[in-house]
Amino acid sequence: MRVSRLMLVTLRDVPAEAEIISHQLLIRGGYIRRVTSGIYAYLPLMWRVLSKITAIVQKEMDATGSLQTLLPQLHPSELWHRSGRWHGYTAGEGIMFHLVDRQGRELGLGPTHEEVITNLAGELLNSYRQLPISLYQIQTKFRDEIRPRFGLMRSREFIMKDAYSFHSNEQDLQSTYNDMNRAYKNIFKRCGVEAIAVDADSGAIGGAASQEFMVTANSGEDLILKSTDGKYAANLEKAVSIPSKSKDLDYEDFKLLDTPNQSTINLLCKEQGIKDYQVIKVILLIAQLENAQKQPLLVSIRGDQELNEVKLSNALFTETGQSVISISTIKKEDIISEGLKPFPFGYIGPDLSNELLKGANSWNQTFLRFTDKTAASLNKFICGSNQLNQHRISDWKALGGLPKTLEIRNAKEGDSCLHDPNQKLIATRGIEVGHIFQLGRKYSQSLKAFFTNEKGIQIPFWMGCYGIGISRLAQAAVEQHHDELGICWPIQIAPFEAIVVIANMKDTLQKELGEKIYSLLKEKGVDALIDDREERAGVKFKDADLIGIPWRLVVGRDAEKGQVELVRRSTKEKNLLTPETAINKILEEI
RNA sequence: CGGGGCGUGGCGCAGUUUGGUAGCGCGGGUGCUUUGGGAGCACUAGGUCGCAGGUUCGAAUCCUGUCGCCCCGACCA
Repeated sequence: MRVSRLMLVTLRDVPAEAEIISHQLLIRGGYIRRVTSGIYAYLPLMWRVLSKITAIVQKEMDATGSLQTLLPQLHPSELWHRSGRWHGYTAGEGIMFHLVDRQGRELGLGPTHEEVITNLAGELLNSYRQLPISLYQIQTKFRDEIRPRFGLMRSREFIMKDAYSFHSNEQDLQSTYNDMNRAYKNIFKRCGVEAIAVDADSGAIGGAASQEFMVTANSGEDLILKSTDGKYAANLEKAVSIPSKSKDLDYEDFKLLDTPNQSTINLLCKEQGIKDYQVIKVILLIAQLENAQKQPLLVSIRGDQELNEVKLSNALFTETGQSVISISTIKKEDIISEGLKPFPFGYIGPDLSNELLKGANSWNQTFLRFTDKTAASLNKFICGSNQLNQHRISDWKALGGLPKTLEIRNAKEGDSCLHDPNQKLIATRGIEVGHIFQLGRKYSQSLKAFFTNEKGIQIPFWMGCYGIGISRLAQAAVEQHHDELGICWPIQIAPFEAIVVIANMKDTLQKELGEKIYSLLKEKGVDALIDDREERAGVKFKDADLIGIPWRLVVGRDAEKGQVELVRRSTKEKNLLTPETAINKILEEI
């Protein structure tokens, strides 16, 4: 391909819309253009990158025996009603774009394809003899993200590889899950990105295994905790640890303490000369449940710990059998709008009376009470007295016993690991580029996708699902591979492997030699680009660096001595070589 | 949705406080010079100042409404 014919439009200034480096470089390098919020055009260079990633993904998926398909993007609402997800995905902050067609039929634009594929499997797979089956597709997905951002990192229209597997039993599902795990590791390695697998939350479905693949990058939206020995890594949502030690309070007696203006843990500890891990912090939240109930929650946790809302929400599902639509902390305004008397915020204890909820406009009138293990294991502690300006020294017995005890705190950096207490957790940030999941039978049950097993009984499939964000992965690669001059694509996914730069187009010798080298490279199967523009050399160098082609062959002033300059983009290493040697060097390296 | 910010030639911005009829840099076009790290000079094209009302002799600037975009939080590949 010739740069003069490539519709290459590079930008010198950083576009105002882009915040993170990968987003900036992709726009500046002429890879993408924003069409509207969260929706991007993939320009020709980008399409080549995406195609290369796609090819790698296809090879690895095919190798696992998965079959490529292409499913519709418009889904009938009926299927989503059957799985019970229509409401959750369209109402309120639901992420599914949906519409009504001219016949009045309701349709949704697919954010994911469990419904469609499970329904198909139910129609096509009737016997255990046909199983296992794994299907995948690479296609545009639509999600009306609450807040699209960072270019392709979180867009409303994006390219995703999604795969679904169907099994006659759980062991078989686990075996395919493990195959996928391996395939994913191969995929990221072959794409030249460093990705780590972390334990992830498996949501309200409960129980099933789930792993996320994270490209490590400071701009990542996810916080990952990993052990120093590399044996454990998990998303913050899921991460577990041994909490730091506490120490019992020295005070002898249970008593009330006057603590005016000590409504925060910090102030209280400072004034009372105690440590935050000797205090019980009480957090009030309101949970919106699937059945439209609004359930007040009272959570007790040790003062130095943070509540993990994902863990809480899972606990709530187990407790109520209802999936949780949202959880938010209770604020003074909420109390007022519920028509309740003021709560003693800053001085609330685990035994706060349900009386306070009496007459609430829309809330349930009893608190669901949970205690984190860290709080439950304190023998003597300070907590709020449920009256303003007073705390008290107490134990659980004095409070009328322990509420339900669970693990609902965030693990944090510096905590000891469960698998080896000598190992500490360290925090890094990551971009989630892949997620594999043992779904179990949730969808096959709700959509009545059954097969007949060896015993002649109709049972629902065991299912797994496996996603990779193709367009996100492309940008994540840039986030991981760039320098001050521009992108440094891993060669496996670079839009071109080599670029021939003719320094001076008016010099016939250079021009002819450049063209010759370009032809030779193509003959040898190298994905080559030639910069044949009537531009000054400096401009061409800047552009080549910006768009990040791994190898650059400069045909310039040394052409008359029969030499060209070979530059490796990633290291800026330069060598003057004969054209033949330079071409051979490139062939060796790719 | 809550909080913050911004809409002015293709891109990045100034001008808005204090109303007087639009400017800078980059980019585009033409010509000459230059030619290995985003060249120089000259000429040139390109804007109903997001949109709609209003105030005023006069609005990019003041008022009202509306649309769009970006950042922080809840969501996820």
